[in-house]
Amino acid sequence: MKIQAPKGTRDILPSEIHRWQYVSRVFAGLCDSFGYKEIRIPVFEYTELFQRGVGDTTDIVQKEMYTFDDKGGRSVTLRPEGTAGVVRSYIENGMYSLPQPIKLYYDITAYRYENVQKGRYREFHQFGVEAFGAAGSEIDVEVISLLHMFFEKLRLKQTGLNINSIGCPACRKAYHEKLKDFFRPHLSELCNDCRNRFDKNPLRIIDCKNEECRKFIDGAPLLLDNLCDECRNHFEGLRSGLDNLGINYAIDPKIVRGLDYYTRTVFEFVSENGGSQGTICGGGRYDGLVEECGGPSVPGIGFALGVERLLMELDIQGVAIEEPPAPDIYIATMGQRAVDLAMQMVYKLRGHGVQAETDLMGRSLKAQMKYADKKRFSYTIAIGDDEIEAGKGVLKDMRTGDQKDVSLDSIVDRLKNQVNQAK
RNA sequence: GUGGGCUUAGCUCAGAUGGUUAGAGUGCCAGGUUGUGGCCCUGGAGGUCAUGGGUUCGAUUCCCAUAGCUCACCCCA
Repeated sequence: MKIQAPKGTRDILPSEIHRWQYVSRVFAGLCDSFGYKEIRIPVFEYTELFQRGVGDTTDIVQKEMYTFDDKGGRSVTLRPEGTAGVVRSYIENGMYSLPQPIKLYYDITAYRYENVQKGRYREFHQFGVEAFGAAGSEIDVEVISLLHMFFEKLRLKQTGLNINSIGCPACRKAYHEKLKDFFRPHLSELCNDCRNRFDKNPLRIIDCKNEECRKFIDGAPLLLDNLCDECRNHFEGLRSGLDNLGINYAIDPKIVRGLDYYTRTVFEFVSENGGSQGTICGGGRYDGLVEECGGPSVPGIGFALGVERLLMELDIQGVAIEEPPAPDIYIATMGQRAVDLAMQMVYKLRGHGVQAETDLMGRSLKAQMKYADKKRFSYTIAIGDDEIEAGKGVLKDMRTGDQKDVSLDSIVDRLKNQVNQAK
C-alpha cells in the first residue's frame, strides 16, 4: 500500500505556513487584549466526556467520533471540538474558585469522521474562546465583539453576523410541547430523522432541509416568539449591547446549532460568498454544561472558528497576507579554509538574529550563487583563499548586483548592526 | 451513510481508435574552461500511466472492484 496522508488530513507546507502563523498571531494578540488566556487541552479525552458534554443526540457523538480503546481498555476519543475539554479542565482544576469570569482561548486541531468536501476535513483547526461565570448578556457582547474585531483586523469583509436565542430549559420545555402539538398531526409525513427528533429534540425539526418537512416547518411557531421573560430580557440585552458597539447583525430564528448544550444566545458568522460550508464561526451560551459535566452550576459562553474556512475566505476575498521576509546573508565558500571560516561566521550571525546560511553540500561557487538567488537572500559574501590571505571578503547586494570588498574582521559586526537596524 | 466528476513525471497537463524504448512545460541536479545568481543554451535524473482483478496474442488505453481526490446531500468549524 502506498503511504499517504489519511483521508481528510493534509500537510501544511512551509510555503503556506506563514498564512497559518499570521491568523494565529492575530487571534492570540486580540485575545490577549480582551483578557483571554490561552489554555492547552489534550487531543484525546475519555469518551464519556464528549457523550455528556457534546450530547448523545448529536451527529457528532452518534457517528462522527474517532473512538478507540486504549491498552488499558478505556474508551478514548479524539476531540471533535474544544468546548467539552475546556469545561472538563475548568472543573478539574477548580477554576470556579478563581476570580470570575474565567476567560480562555485555544488554538487546536479537532477530529470528526465524516465525508470530506470543500471546507470540511477530518482533521481541522479551530480557534475558540470560552468564558465562564458571567450570566449577563454583557459577556455575550464581549465575545461577539472579539470576533467582530478579529475579522476587522484581518480586513475580512462580506462576513455577516446572525444571532438567535434558543431559550433556557424552562421556556424550551413549554415550547417543545407547543412544537409537538404543531407537528403531531403531520408526524407520519415527516422524514425519519424528524420523527426521531420529534421525541428527542423537536427543536431541530425546524432546521431540517428535507423538502417534505419544509412544507410544515414554514408555519411552525418560533422559539424566539415563545421565550420566557428572563430569556427575552437577555436577548434584548444582547441586541442593545451590540448596537452600543455599532456591530451589525441579523436575527435568524432558524439558527439552532447542532450541539445540544446551547442555551439562550446562539450566533454564527457566515460568509456571504455562498458555499455550503459558509459558516466560518459558530457559538453560543451553555449555562447548563458545567453542571452537566459534574461541576458547579456555572454559566458559560464560547465559540469555535474554523481556521480552514477562514483562510479559504481570506483567499476568496483576495486579502493579502504578508510574505515571510527574505533571508539576510549567504556566505559562499571556495576551499576548506573558507568553509571553516564561514561556519564560524554564520554561527555568530545567527546568534545575533541574522538569517545566515552557507554551503553544506560542497557545491561550486556558481551553484551556491544560484541557491542564494533562488532562496532570495538579500546579500552574499564570497570567500576563498585569496580573501582569507587579504583579510577581505566580496560582499554582493543581490538586488542591485553591486559588489565591494569588505574586511573580514569587522564584517560580522557590521552585518549584524545593519540587519538589526533594518528590522 | 448517499450521488456525480476525476486519478499519466515533484508540480501543471498533453497523448495513444489496445501493439515494440509514454511526452511537454515547469521544477530539481550538473555543465556552457581559469572564483559569482537572475536571461539564454546543453545534458542528466525522475513515471510499475492510483491499486487489484477481468477480457485479449497483447492493456497505461476496454470492463469490474477498491482506494484517493473533488463537488454536492446530510451535518457542521
